[in-house]
Amino acid sequence: MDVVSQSHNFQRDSVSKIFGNHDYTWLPLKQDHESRPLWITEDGHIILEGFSPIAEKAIDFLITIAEPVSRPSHIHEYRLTPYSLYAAVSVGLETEDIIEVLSRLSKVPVPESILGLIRDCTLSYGKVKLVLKHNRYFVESSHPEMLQKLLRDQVIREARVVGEDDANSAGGLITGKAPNAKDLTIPGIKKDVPDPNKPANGAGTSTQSEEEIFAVVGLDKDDDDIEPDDVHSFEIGSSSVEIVKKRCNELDYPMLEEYDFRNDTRNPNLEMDLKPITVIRPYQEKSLSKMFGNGRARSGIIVLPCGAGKTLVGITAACTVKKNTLVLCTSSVSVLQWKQQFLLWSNIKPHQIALFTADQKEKFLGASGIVISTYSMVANTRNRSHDAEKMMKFLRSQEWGFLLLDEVHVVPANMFRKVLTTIAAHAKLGLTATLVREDEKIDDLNFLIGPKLYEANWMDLASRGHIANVQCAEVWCPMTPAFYREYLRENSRKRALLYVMNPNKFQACQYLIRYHEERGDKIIVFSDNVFALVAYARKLEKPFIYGETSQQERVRILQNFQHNPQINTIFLSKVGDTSIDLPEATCLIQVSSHYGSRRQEAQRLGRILRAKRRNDEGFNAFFYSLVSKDTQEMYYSTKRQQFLIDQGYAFKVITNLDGMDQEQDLVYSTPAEQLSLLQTVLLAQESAADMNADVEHDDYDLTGNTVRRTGAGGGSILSHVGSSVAGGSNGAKRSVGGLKSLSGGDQMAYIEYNKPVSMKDKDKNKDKGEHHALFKKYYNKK
DNA sequence: GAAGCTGGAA
DNA sequence: CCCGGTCCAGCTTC
Repeated sequence: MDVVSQSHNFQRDSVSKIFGNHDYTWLPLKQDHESRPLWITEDGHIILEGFSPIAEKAIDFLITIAEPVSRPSHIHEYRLTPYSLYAAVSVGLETEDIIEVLSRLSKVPVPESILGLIRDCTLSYGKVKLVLKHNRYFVESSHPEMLQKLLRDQVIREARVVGEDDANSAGGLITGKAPNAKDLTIPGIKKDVPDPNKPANGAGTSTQSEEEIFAVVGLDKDDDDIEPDDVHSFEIGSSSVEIVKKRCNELDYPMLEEYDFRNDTRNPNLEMDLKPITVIRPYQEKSLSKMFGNGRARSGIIVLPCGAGKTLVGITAACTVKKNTLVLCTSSVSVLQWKQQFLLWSNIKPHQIALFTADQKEKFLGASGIVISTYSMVANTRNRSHDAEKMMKFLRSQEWGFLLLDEVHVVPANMFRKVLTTIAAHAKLGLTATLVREDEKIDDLNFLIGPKLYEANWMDLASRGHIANVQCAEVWCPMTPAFYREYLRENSRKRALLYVMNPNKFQACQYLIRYHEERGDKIIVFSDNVFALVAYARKLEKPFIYGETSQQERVRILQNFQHNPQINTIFLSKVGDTSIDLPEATCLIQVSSHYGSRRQEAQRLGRILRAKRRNDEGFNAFFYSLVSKDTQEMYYSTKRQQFLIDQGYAFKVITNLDGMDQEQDLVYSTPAEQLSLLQTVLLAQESAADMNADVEHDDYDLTGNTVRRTGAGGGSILSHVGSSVAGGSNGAKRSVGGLKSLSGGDQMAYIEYNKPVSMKDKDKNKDKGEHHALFKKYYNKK
């Protein structure tokens, strides 16, 4: 691993803030603090030494009880919150376990305030459960006094349904036995394979003292030996479930939702299992064990990076529950993919899977099956077609064993959250790669669905080879003087276009494409701005896909990209963010992305996480963000990167692409061409048709994209530009410096850190790529 | 299969 | 502080 990349994370709001603003030197260190990997502050921040020999196990523990804030290479930051403790309890940890392990791991005594927080939260959280039995909802707890307390609340009391069988039972509550996990098997997990988190005796690097420290973190492991607790419950009306859940949250007694699917005889079983050859990975198993740890299906959310097999986790969960399952996706493309994946990994028969979209409104044959649909289909409040209405009746009448929510970060949206009240489901599992939104609604998922059951660390999966190693870079492209002058003058809308169309960025993009095509990479270029997308793609003679591109056209371009060795670069608008099943790529260049969406940035990076390792050292995928210097783009770019930085990715700032100034045939290299481009940009978007006005009047079309061009369109723009230039009214005669001359390169130390390796089958005629480091040094961003 | 609409994201 | 202005998706209707 590269030393440079480790030491220069931009820490921004993360670790640095803790150390920067506070003095914790007064905290009394324990005698043997060196062998203990973490600090705890009195406001709930936990700092972990990532290089500690027992860091890996400490991380397992920390992600269970705390919220990961930032996880760069050496120092990780976590935070204890009521929600995180709630989640910890929900996967089976108990108050004293948490305090015990925390105390052992900490270099300093756990502050009283933290002990108080842990006790407060864990005592009430997770002790009350919402259980759906025989189509009736029960509030259940092994602590009858808690139920009595809840019943003193008027809202909850009014929601209660009192049946005949309650009258005789003690305290008006129903009493039964809790199930345990004894005979539950999660498919895909080989029973005789030892749990990788608890190495066999003598094997591995673990020492006796480590085993001691983690002895109590066995989660549900020992539940088998314990007599099941008595549980008490009262019934609430199904129409009041939402109100009661909300009320319990406000009272600080949030209800866990669990599904005792093995004792559900009312709903027919769905015979399906993973195929024998399907084996799931350790982290997938770990996330599933959090869900099924006590023998029931807990509702909650599992967070795994793209390319890490979220779908298989969902399918395995469905195969464990073995009940009617409803899968909801964001697009019809993913609906088809989910069906494919079900058929690929499990032995379910095609006729047991029904699709419900605008195009297909099927029902499954037989008593049980799987329905796959979209959020907008189920959440739709407007007119429905006849078939859709019939299908919705069916969906509403069903008691669903399992509701699988793909891309669950969309669920808090006003319309989409309605699916949770429309569909009666015993267990809900949300899957996402990026549990962030730019609004404040993400916390709603805690009561809409349930706690976060598991979150994988991207860097960790990368180092184990499950996802690609990605090298991230932010390339600073200075604005040409002419562009910058217009930038300062124009309104914000035009500004965005100016910094995207900046000739220096254009050239950097062209250069990077050339460089990586020579390496044998498959490259995706993202541009949110459609005008720029079309302009770039045409100028650089690459195929492009955006909203208006038809489905067939998309498939054709993507297949060419995947299989045709001549097509190694495609341009995508934000269609590529969610709705396209992208083939594997190894290099990603972001040209325009001017809003500060952390999720989009992470989602895009996810597009290259499937890249295969091609050599033993170095990186196997590249992610570039091209940013015009001294523009608003810099601000957005910083914001966007925060999610990935918190995952431990290090963005290097490159102000000079080495070798670019010697590169021949770069576009827009003469002042005249740049001026012409500037004029085109300034005239753009005055009408919708201009989008198709070709910057260079270039008819080249690699993909057969049908270009809407109304005869005069492109030409008229160009002639206008021409006349304007001839008139010289703008006085834009300044010569434009290259990337290097404007880059402020004299402030930088140059470091060669990555020697590129050509993987191209045919010999390259130029060997420049072999001998020049691509990256130059970045400098401190303070 | 295009148009009209609504909704999501930021 | 909220709200854009834009792109994209879905569904329905014609």
